[in-house]
Amino acid sequence: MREPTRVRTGDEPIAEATVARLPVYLRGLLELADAGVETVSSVGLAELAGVNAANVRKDLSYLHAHGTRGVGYEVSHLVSKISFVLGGGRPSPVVIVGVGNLGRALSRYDGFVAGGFPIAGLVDADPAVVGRKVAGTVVRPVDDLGGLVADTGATVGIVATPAAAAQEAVEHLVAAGIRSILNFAPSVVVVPEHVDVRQVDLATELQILGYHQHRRTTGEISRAAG
Amino acid sequence: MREPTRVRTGDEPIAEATVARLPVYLRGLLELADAGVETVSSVGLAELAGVNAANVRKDLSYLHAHGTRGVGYEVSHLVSKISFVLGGGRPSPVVIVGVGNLGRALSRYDGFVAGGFPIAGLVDADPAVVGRKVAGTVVRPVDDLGGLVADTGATVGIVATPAAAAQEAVEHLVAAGIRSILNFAPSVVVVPEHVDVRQVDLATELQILGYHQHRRTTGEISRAAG
DNA sequence: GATGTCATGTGAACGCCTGCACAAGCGCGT
DNA sequence: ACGCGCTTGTGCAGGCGTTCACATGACATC
Repeated sequence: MREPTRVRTGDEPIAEATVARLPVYLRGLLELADAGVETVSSVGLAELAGVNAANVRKDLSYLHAHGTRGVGYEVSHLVSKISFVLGGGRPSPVVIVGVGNLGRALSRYDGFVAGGFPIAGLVDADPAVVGRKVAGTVVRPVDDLGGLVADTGATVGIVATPAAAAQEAVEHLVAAGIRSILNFAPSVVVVPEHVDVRQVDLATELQILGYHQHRRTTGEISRAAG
Repeated sequence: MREPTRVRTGDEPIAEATVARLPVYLRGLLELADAGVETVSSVGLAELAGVNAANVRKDLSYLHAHGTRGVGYEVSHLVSKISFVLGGGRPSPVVIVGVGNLGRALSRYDGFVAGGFPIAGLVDADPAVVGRKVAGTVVRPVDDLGGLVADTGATVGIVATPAAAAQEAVEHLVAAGIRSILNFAPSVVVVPEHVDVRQVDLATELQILGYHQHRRTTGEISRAAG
């Protein structure tokens, strides 16, 4: 029951689980390309990405990234297909809100530019920080966000503030026109429908690890007792 | 119709999706407790966590954290139940491998201690960094990992090295007896069966955001054209 | 040109997760 | 003592994701 007039651009939505694997494939493929490898099988790519080979094939079929039976997939072809799906090939400038420990570390992270996410600017609410230079960029006040986004064409916002300030930071980003947000603050933020937020939460990850660890050790105890 | 010889310790495995939500519930519950709130309904907790209320109830039923019909759940009871499931109540000391930008930022992160994850030590492979003091802790060589883990009882390892060094770092951690690893390096690492690795990858997250952004904008274009 | 080998592409089954909808149960007010 | 309103606990159905297994098809060798 979709719309009858199906567009021929790669418009069909790709399963979320597949999207989450594409960057991993891309990383592996770029390594292969660097090493001069020209074709790769689904099994080879699966090993690089740490997933099942059938899964790789199904994922790639969603991209219409066809391979050659008996041979495999052409590395360069996969690279361009995946790169296109993950952002259209254009770089996506990033603004970082919050220049504390984490914000500074992120602003110095080399992988940004290499990955197509150049840093468009840094912003902080603390007047004591504004004006200081971090990683070659001058920190600007939060009020400049709108202008910053307009000038640089930034499309992604990173929230690296304390939890208490995260919601406000997000609202500033949204007001400035940002619709893709990566939130490092340990805080659930609410956003309008058209805005996409991904949560990266250190404490949560550690606690999930803690659950498994706890389960392993109590399992061992009850095994020894039983 | 349960199995006849079920142990009375909370030994039944909890669904992975549920485990991933528990830390979020816990955060909200601690806020409520701080505010002096004593009971909370599934609807209230659902709003705090940004999930569906029925989902909350089902999650809590897995923990045997029963509420009172017509009233809700007792906040302090939920806090202790969830805390126990996520690590047994004991703190889990953390060792950090790799004291670059990210490693330094992590070692200064306050949330560690507060969340029950005190920093047991810092380790780096670079002799130029070893011996320097970071966030009040002296950086030690990788060879000290075994002793460090034995002395401090560390149970969690954090890999904050460049991608190329991640696999080696993980192997050192495993050799030192660590079985829970959080990997910040953009690299797929292989580990023995009994070791648990969680991946936190900035570039991947940004690329996933990029996909949705790209989809939104091309969707708009095709809508305008069609 | 035939044949064997190899890897893709996909149908189908299974399990996990989510959310609805409703019965069961508790407490309070009268 | 009784009924009303509120909230929990859960059966069920739908959807998503993963994996197996196999048919399909390409390439190379003889």
